[in-house]
Amino acid sequence: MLQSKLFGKTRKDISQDEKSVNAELLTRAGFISKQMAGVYSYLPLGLKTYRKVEQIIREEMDEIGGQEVLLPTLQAKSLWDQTGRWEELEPIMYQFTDHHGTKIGLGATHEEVITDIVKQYVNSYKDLPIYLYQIQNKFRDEKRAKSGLLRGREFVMKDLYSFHDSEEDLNKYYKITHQAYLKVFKRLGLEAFSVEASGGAMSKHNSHEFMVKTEAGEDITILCNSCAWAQNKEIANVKAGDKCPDCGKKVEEAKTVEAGNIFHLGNTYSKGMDLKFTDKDGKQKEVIMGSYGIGLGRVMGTIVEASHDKDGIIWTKTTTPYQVHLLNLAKSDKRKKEANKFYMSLKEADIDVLHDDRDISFGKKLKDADLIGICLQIIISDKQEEIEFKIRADKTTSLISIKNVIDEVKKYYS
RNA sequence: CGGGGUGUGGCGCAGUUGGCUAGCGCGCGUCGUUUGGGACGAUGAGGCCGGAGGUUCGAGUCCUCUCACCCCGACCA
Repeated sequence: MLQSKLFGKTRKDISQDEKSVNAELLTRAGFISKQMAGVYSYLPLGLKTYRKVEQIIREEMDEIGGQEVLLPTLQAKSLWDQTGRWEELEPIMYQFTDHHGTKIGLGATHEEVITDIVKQYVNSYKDLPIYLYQIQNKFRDEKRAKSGLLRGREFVMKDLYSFHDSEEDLNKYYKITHQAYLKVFKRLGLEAFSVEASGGAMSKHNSHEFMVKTEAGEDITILCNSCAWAQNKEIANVKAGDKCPDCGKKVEEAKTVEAGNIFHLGNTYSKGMDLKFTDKDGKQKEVIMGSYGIGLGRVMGTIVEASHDKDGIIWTKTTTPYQVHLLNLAKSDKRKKEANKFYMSLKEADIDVLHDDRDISFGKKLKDADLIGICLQIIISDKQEEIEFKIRADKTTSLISIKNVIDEVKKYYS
């Protein structure tokens, strides 16, 4: 991609109203644009990163047997009345009446819709288990949208729902998703850990949240640094300085962002919506459910919160919008031609590269590159025959010959 | 939803006790000189001051209402 053609510009300034680090950097770097409080557009650069996050999550969901679906956003009140949640979610759900006089809500979550569908296809224990997921917008009329991408009113979420013939089977799958979630966050380059949590309004059963430590976090986690024990402060019986229930060492408090969660739903929804199956013994039983969510925008925002410096964003290897940011400083026609040829050869080698071919000062190119945060910066100039191979994270630079670049890039990302 | 704050060219801001033609920086156009950490000079375009109403000879400045955004808190599948 030629940067001269890239839609969106970097900015030096942003309103002092914007206090959130992720919103400031992502806006200044041209990844997102705010439409209204808690509602953002993704610009070309932002969508590149978003797609990478999405693909990692999709692959891991497929890996544990998930099948992707796409559920509607418009949902009738009558559906929600089956579980009584139309009233329960009224404070947070966008609800309105259409021209036919039908009461409609924008999907704040999709348990009712998915359960209604599954009901149409499940009769026997032979039809179970079922794992369905989608990656789709959710709408929540948050009392206070804040922290940029961390708490929006319209946001994309991956939600997986599992349907089982027994608690035991759910427990088994719950553990599998738990592992899959850890893998997702690891692949994204986030240091996430799971904590025990209350199910909140979603579920009265146990659940886990996947937390990332950052000052921008809204949650407080009590955790043990000696072992893996951690609980959300909301449900913790111990406080900072107390002994860890598992290993006896002192526990501490940390601010965290909840990047994902998994819930035991049990029979809450199957009971309300009469989702039953015939078991081996010929008896009708309620389907046992679980649900598992990850907020994609929140993940992007969290990466920025967890990985940036005074100059800008530092993307992780798997979420960098482009693999290489080629900074073309050549002035002589000969060198310019070489730079273009070099750009083409990178593309031919299947390396995703953003080529800063703009006719602007070098200082601005470097500032922009640091702000945008692509993992590798490759600088080509008249100064020397070699190119500079620069790692954004620590700004270490090495001179290497052009013919070795492709190998070095592939090595870096392998 | 309670408390606090802010709305002025594309972006960031200034504008005193109301006063004349609404300023500055960035960005943008043109010309020239530049080119290794957001270059410089010249020149030019662009705003009716969030919106509505009111007070006044006169309102960006005062009053009322309203919309929006940000921060703290409460809330948070």
